Amino acid sequence: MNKKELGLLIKKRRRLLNISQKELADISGVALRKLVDIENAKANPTIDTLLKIMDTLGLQFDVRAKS
Amino acid sequence: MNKKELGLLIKKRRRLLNISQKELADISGVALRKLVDIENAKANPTIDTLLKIMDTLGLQFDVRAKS
DNA sequence: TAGAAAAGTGCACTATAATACATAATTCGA
DNA sequence: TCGAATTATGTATTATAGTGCACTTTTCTA
Repeated sequence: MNKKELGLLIKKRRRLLNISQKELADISGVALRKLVDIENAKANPTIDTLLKIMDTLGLQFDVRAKS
Repeated sequence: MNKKELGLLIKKRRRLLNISQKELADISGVALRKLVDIENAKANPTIDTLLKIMDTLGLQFDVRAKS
């Protein structure tokens, strides 16, 4: 999972839930400007920012040994 | 998976591989000061910084729907 | 197909992540 | 137990993440 995949996954999930970038930004507490950049893999977000977005989308991440 | 769990997991994995914080910092390209704070959940690292550390430790993360 | 909603960009400003270095505290083997 | 390696902390500086606002571009749908 890299930044590009992560951005696409967030976008896909958001669309699945049928909410706009503006709505997700407002609900999660992340600036719209930043959310757009994250979805398009043009940002290097902190884990806090990512967790805000992922929590709102009902997503979680976990870590494991590379296969 | 939150920041605290992530820090502990990184520390555990590092010790499993039998390398010091200094070694991991040098190899991964992340400052020792930052690595220490991440392991102790006292930092809010960017995804790039996390990926450097995790790559070096042979770890990857993935995202999925919360259960 | 015109207009509105949504998505994306540029820019300036503020907050803070990342770094380096010095030093203190802790751990642990000989 | 003591000395060295390891881990942790304080602080100043630099780089950049996060934000807000104005604006443009793209995407729908009535």
